[in-house]
Amino acid sequence: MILDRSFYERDTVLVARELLGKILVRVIDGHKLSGMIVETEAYRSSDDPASHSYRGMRERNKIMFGPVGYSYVYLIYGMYNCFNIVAKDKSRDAGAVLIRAIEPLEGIEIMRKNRNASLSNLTNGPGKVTKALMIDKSLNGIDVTKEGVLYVMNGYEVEQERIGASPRIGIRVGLDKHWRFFIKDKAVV
DNA sequence: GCAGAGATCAGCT
DNA sequence: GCTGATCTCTGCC
Repeated sequence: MILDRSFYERDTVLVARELLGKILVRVIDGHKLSGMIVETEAYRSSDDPASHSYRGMRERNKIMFGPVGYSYVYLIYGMYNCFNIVAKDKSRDAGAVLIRAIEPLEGIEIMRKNRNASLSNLTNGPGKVTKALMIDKSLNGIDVTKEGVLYVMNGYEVEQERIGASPRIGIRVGLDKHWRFFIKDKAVV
């Protein structure tokens, strides 16, 4: 079952936590790659100084202000892409969930070819996930609620006690918000 | 096993 | 110009 749009039309932080255990699917030339989401971060809007959308709409981040359930892909540090899914409740103008890490399920051989790396660190970071799944800016604005080249399916139930939260990575503001979520025995803390 | 530098680009204070 | 939601390689202990 593909997650429908109503799943993303809720608070960004809640969606980030509930995306843990869901299945991210990427189809390349008829080959199916998939993985379970094990680490996410929530980036909200004007209440979140670490978010791209904090200072209002720009050309780069306009996807975050658009309808929920679409992919937001952007370039960071000049060489790495980060993959987000737009999610927010109706009271907010912008918000997205960053997919930081997945655990490979299908198409592992193709991921290894893309990454030229061992299994243990194939997809345990935002830049690694996008490289293994061949996600780049051409996939910006994809509807992930429809079966296509990129979508998210219902996956495994994750018990509350297996979910950890911490401050987000690589930022200097908004450290009081513990909006990074991970599955304790899967993701590296 | 860990620390540090380098790669490289879009959007700003 | 600088500064990141980063990763990899190198060199040293």
